[in-house]
Amino acid sequence: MHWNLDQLACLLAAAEHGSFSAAARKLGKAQSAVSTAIAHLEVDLGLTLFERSGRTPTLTAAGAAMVSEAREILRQCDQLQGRALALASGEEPRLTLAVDEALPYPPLIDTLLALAERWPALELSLLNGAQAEIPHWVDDGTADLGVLFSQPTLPATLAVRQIARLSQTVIVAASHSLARRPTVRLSTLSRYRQLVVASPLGGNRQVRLSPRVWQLNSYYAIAELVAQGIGWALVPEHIAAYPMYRELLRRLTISELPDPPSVGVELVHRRAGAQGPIARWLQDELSARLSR
Amino acid sequence: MHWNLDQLACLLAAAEHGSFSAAARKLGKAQSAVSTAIAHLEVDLGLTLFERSGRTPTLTAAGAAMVSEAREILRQCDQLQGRALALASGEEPRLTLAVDEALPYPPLIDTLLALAERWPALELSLLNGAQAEIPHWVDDGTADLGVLFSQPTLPATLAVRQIARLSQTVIVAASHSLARRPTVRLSTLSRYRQLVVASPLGGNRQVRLSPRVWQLNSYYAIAELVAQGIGWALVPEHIAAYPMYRELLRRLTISELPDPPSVGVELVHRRAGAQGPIARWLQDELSARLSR
DNA sequence: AATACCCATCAGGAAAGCAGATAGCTCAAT
DNA sequence: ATTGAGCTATCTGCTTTCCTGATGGGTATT
Repeated sequence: MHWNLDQLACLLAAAEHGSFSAAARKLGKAQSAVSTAIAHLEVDLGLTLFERSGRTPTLTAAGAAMVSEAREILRQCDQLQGRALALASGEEPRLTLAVDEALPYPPLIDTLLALAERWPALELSLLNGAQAEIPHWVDDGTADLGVLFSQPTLPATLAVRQIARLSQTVIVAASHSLARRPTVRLSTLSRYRQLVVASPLGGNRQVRLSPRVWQLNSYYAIAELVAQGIGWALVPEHIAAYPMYRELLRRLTISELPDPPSVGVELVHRRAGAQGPIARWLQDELSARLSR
Repeated sequence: MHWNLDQLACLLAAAEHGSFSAAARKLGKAQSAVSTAIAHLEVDLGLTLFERSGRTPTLTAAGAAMVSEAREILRQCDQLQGRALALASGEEPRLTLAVDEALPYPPLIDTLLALAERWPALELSLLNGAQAEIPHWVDDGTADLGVLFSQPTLPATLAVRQIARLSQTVIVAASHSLARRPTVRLSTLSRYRQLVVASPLGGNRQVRLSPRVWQLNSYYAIAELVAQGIGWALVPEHIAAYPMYRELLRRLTISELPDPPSVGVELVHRRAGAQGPIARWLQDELSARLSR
């Protein structure tokens, strides 16, 4: 393989302009350069690319086949060059996104679809985690960007930005004795076991209404146990509406709290790490789609 | 774009072998050549491809992105080289196949599928024609290979090879008075209009059993008119079985001809034109599949 | 026949690429 | 701490490639 990209470019230009001279003018070279380039290419490939009987050379069938191969190669070279330019201007070659597994999926999926379309060559890693794992991954560099539920404390190295609030609801098993009443008082509720999200890493600032509390690091685990009748919990609406549990759960209205406290959704990234254009776009997009 | 394929090859080798020295050994070059090649590539792309702090260089994230782009380009270059080799050895860059539209489709389609898989880069043209058009197209160079029903006369410049025989049947409209009898005599048949294939170009050697004859150049047109009750015809089995007509047609048995004459299927190509490997393969494949 | 345009080839000079040598670095083993 | 193996960057001189501009010969149009 002794030929090079310049020779392919000559071939393409000659095929497109119909003559070596015109190709040379287009390429800003001397005619002799194009002529010898194509002659060498023909020797290297062992093919006659142009029929030179007439006034202007005409592509042979083999030449046409080589032109389409060459065109594809040069297109890919342009692509490499473009990619290099984008990377040089700070665009991320890869990105790791950490999201809390209990976030509503549709806006995340939509965002990722838009991301794939806009930056087809980006290498993405998506980490699903529970609660305090998210800021931890971002902090230690495992992830570049994190989306999580509001945490009581976060490492000081992280920049936080609240992007949405999700309304919550109190759930209990359909089979639970509490489920029989449409409205309950706080004092009634506090007699039963409450399940709250918390993790050994971060603290917990979720509202505690009952002295009898179990802590779990996943809303799904909470919903699962609540469905089994082990207690009640305050969870985001979309968790209560999750198809797998919906039949097994009932929502409670609390007389003192007709609108239970909402939970915030936050975006975090390292203060130190420079944000590339894709990360910035992703933040805006996630923010827009999650807050709708 | 000042970089070249050698530099991309150096990048790939260095990334794969973990050091410039190892890459140089693999490429059969001096270490300094690889070192400068990659240094120039970095300048041209405006990127740092390797982190050189440690004992051996390690790819940066941007470098990894460039490696995957470069790998694709070099793969395509190999492909071009391979294609050139095949073309130089006589493989056809493009092929035009002319087939009679009345041939049974499934074996043709199967052959074309196998062709597409085996020679993905081949440019194919498929011409559907009726009767004498096929040898005409092959003769004048419009097509390279033709598949047709036996013709009485063919240009002497063509090489012919019979590859199959298709059994035929006598058809008549379901509404036709002949359709009421399971078996008819030749003398009865000759009182009705017979439709035969023929074309102004070639003559006609199809069996004429009736003095009242219409000539058409397409079996489909014949089946259509027979279905309308305009007469009877001798056609290949698969035409009689064609879904669009099947309900409208009846088959007749002729007492003197319990097995009506079959019709041959032939392959033609120019004697002069050199047959490439794909054309030869195609002939064998068509022959095998049509004669099954 | 004249003109305009094209191609291949040649010679000389510029540019790029390469091998080999060398100096400085990192890492691991002693 | 020292030594040694292995690595990279850089320099020098040489070779090869590449380019331009000129020239001769071919083809189609006027």
